[in-house]
Amino acid sequence: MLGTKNICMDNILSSNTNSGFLLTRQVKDTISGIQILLWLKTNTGVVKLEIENELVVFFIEQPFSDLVRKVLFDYNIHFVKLQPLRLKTFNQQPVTAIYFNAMHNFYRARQVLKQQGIKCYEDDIRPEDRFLMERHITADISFTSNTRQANGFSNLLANNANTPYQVIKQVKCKKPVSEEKISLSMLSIDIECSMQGELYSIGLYANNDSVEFKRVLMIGEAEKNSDNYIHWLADEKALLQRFIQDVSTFDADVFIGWNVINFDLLLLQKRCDYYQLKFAIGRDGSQPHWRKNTNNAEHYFIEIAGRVVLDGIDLLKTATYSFASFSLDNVARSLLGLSKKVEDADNRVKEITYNFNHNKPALAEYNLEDCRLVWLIFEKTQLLPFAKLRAQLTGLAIDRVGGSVAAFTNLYLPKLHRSGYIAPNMGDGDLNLVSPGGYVMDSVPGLYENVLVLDFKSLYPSIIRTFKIDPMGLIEGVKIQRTLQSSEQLSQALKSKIIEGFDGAYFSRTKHFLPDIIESLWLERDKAKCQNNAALSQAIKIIMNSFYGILGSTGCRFFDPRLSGSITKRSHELLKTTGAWISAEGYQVIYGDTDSIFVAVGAEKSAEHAQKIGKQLQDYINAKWQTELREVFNINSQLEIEFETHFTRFFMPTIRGINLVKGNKNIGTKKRYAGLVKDQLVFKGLESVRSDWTALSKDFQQALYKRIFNNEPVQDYIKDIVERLKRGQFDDKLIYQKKIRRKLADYVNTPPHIKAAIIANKELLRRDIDKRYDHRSTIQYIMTIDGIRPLEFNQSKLDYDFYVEKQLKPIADDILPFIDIDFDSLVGRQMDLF
DNA sequence: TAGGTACGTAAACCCTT
DNA sequence: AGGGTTTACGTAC
Repeated sequence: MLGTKNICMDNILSSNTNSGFLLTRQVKDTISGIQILLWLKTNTGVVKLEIENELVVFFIEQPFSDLVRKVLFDYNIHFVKLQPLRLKTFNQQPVTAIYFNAMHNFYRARQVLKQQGIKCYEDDIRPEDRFLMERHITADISFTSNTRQANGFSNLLANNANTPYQVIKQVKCKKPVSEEKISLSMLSIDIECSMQGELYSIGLYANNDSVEFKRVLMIGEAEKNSDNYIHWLADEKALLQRFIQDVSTFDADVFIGWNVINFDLLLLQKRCDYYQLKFAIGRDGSQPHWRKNTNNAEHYFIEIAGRVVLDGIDLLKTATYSFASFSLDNVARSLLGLSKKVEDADNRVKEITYNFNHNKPALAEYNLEDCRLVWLIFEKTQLLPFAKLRAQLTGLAIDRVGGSVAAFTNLYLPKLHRSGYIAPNMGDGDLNLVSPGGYVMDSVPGLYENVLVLDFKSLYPSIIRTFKIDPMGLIEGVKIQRTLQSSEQLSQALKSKIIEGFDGAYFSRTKHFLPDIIESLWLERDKAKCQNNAALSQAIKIIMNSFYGILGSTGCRFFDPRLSGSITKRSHELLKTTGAWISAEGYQVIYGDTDSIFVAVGAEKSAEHAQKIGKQLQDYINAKWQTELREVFNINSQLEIEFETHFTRFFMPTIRGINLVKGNKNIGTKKRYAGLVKDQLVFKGLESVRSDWTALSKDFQQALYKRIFNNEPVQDYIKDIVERLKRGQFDDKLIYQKKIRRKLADYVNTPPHIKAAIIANKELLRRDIDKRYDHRSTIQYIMTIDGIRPLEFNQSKLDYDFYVEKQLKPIADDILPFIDIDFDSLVGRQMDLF
């Protein structure tokens, strides 16, 4: 016994458990089978886990087993085994698993069986993802190596001299019990090049742990007295070689930049190819692997062994930031308030080339500043912690763009398997049913004082939790309902096991996962809120909300309109009923959208009184839903309405084109309103927040509303604005800006911005400038006395009457009738009579 | 390398005269 | 010329 114990002790001593943060994952076919490669960052360095002899699997319905065996034999596709399982499909069919030891066989089998009309299940799950998800591993990995070989850094590979990492082959992975805080280092990269894509310089910037790193690699002869962050290189080839060397030395975990994958790194790859250089930026000295986006041939994904690339633009979009333009200039200005001088793109390229030829230190400074701006944006918006948390919560690769469906799959699939089901396929849901979106109430237009807004917090997630909305819960619930229907006597015991949804949906009270997944996210979010961590709280909110969205998306294997419908249709009831309760309390409900209710509590109320009412209503409604849902469904309400906003002044316009008629009930707008909160103007939906209206109209709207909310006269202001406009004082504020969302050829109509684009393209062609306005670009245009013109090429005079009519009058006409002023008579405009 | 629906507005388009 | 309908964009939630 003692001896055995000693051996055990020895094993424990020689085994080595550590934990790390997953950087990259990869799968490879090798002679000996499928290999999964996981690159981790640990607190003691970088580790590469090599997991050998993995199998890849998909499932078929058991009755097809013999046929499948025959087909695979006929096509000479090798598989390891066919294994009947106790798992079932959502249609209660038992399944058989087919295992392969090579990816290419898996792919071929999948394709051949599909051709034969044999349905395969979960055949889109990659083995590395399945390996992680079935272990409930997301981003943090605890790994145990049982071989002495792995101890210490005895097996350092020094392919690039400065990038040591540890390779572990015999390794067990699991989800860590407690997460270790592992910090990742970043390096900001930006290149400058000619219009033809020849490199001038490469900027590198980092400030990890308050250690600032500044470097610009510049082609050219060393200049005297230039800053010592500039490193001079003889030519482009030397520049690339030096870049590869510096990247390897710096050994960052994460590269960041602005469109860094599809511009900077792609160009660097091309230049390396041109010089037949190995673009060895992987941690093992390997080249990146480029994958084409199947939907967009110009868009690439990059895989670098052991390193992650995070693009600022993608990441901000994922974090639901929105900007009129995602140019680095504009985003830096909006987020950081740094007013970098703005130039249009053409001048910028010209200036870069000019500086490269005449003023290299200036180019270097510019280059470095862009790197630094990206860094500052990442810091300001906490993009790295955001990306890390998203990976930790969802199991998505840290650099994954989008992926809501995949996030859900990662969390849901392993739980589903353990409950005896395999997942349905995409397209299994009922396409004939449609589920609605949120409910938007008709609004009561008018100028108000004291409007309170009560909001249901995370309404859809809270409905999921309360009413136990869940894909498997639906299957189990409907199963019980069928039993109930077929049984003669009413079984109260069975009936109490389900909660009724909509469109014939019933949900099991006990067998479900999504409500619990949401709950744990909810708790994480509360924790983030407590720590005042807005970025993380936001990240969790996005994930929670996306879990409703995907249930209503045909791109999701769990799509079922009964799921999404049972959420949204319930939300309609909740909002309407809540509105009725508030009305019954004697307050006027003037509007509501999806999860909010706007209540006018009376102009005579003091601010304190109004807020007291808000709080009272909040508590009243929360308590009433508790009682109501307990009585009707015997469930615990997780709904939470919150008195969130007190508008001291509020304006709800009528819809346009319908004149305000006194004494008549006018139709109010939806999704367009404005108000005053703590003396701050708030605009929703109105021109002030629309990127396709001119600066003039926005300034005008804000100034006008402010005056009206403060009971100040507006006549002189309006007349003054119109006159100054006509005198040419606002010429720089008359620019329209709009995105060209389609390919030019795809337009059925020719809207103004497309007219401008066509004129501009013609002019660009004439001048032999290599640029084109087409889909996804933005065009700026103006209205002149000769019609629409692109801002870029205009010689005509501005049409001031047009701007009065189309940019000032509509805004004035929204609100002036409510204070008995008529815009046309005020500014002395005569309607053209003919 | 697949989250959703609801809505308002302007201008173009189409049809009738 | 006038009115109804469609297209296109951007936004709220």
